Amino acid sequence: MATPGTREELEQTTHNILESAKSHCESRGTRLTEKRRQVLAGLLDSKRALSAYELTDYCRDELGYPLQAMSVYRILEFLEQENLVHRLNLAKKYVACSHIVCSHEHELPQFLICKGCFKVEEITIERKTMTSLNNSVEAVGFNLASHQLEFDCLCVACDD
Amino acid sequence: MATPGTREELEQTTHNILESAKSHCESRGTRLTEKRRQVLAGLLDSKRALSAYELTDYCRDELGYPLQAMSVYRILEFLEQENLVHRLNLAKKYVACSHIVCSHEHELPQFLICKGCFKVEEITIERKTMTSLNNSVEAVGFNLASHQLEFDCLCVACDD
DNA sequence: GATCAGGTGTTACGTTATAACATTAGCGTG
DNA sequence: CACGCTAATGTTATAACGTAACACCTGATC
Repeated sequence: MATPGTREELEQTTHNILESAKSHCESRGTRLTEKRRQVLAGLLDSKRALSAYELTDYCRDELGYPLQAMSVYRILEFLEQENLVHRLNLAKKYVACSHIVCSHEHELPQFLICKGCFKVEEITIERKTMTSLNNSVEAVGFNLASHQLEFDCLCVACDD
Repeated sequence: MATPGTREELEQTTHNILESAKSHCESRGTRLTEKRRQVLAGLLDSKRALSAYELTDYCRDELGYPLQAMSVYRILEFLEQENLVHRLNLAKKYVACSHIVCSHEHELPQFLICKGCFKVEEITIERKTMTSLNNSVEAVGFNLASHQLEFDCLCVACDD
């Protein structure tokens, strides 16, 4: 057996996250079927955002059976409803929630999406920054449709 | 002749904006051809964001001649280079810059896009808000790829 | 009027996403 | 177990957004 890492690292293995996801669904009366589990595993393993079609490729190449785009979209929709996956509108890709193992007791996340490699960071911006932004938006008669903002970024590795 | 409005309203007529756009191009050694002018006019008249394909419909229905999607995309690309049009990635639509008549001497705009009717407001958020956001982003090793942020919103009319 | 660049036309294709309907799997009830 | 219901998945077609590649035309310059 490989040398175990810190307690935190252990808890973040794909297997453990999938177990958390499974009990999360059971507690809500929904089912994390095998295919749903595999799509989620694909996102967890890739460690970056993937498009629905990239996930069909993943199933074909890594799991050895085909899962058509239509099915992937439906599964992603389910996983999003369960808060296990986030849809990134700017990148048109999907990413596993980084808080599956810890019961989703969090502030609303903001997403930093690297345009180069589609690595995604979830950050929480300061409350007063969010308030200030909200004020600017409401001042012109608009309301933010979502507080899960997305920002096009470049990570250090991709930023020449 | 219709009753003139305030000086500000007069200056914002589509015709005047198009004249400003034309001299803007001339001063840069580029040409605001008739088709480019008409695409820009379509965006100005609609007063909301339009997709490239909606602009081909506009040309067919309002101007009485076809302009294929490929041409529209090329024209939009040109207009964006000239800072006459902004491409909104979140909405996958395009909107006329609201500062054509005033020489583009501005802070970087942020875009509020109504998901219901695609009305767009350009706002400038406080400098310190932007700074704070930047700090949060850089703290995790990312950099904002653009400071022209886009926010999915609902305007008062569309927000039940 | 020859040449050259910029602008536009045309066709084809790639990517993202959803609609509509058929089929299968799981599960409770009589 | 058979039945019937609902959730899940399969299948096909198509819509919407976007770009590549190449042909042609037009207007300016020499």
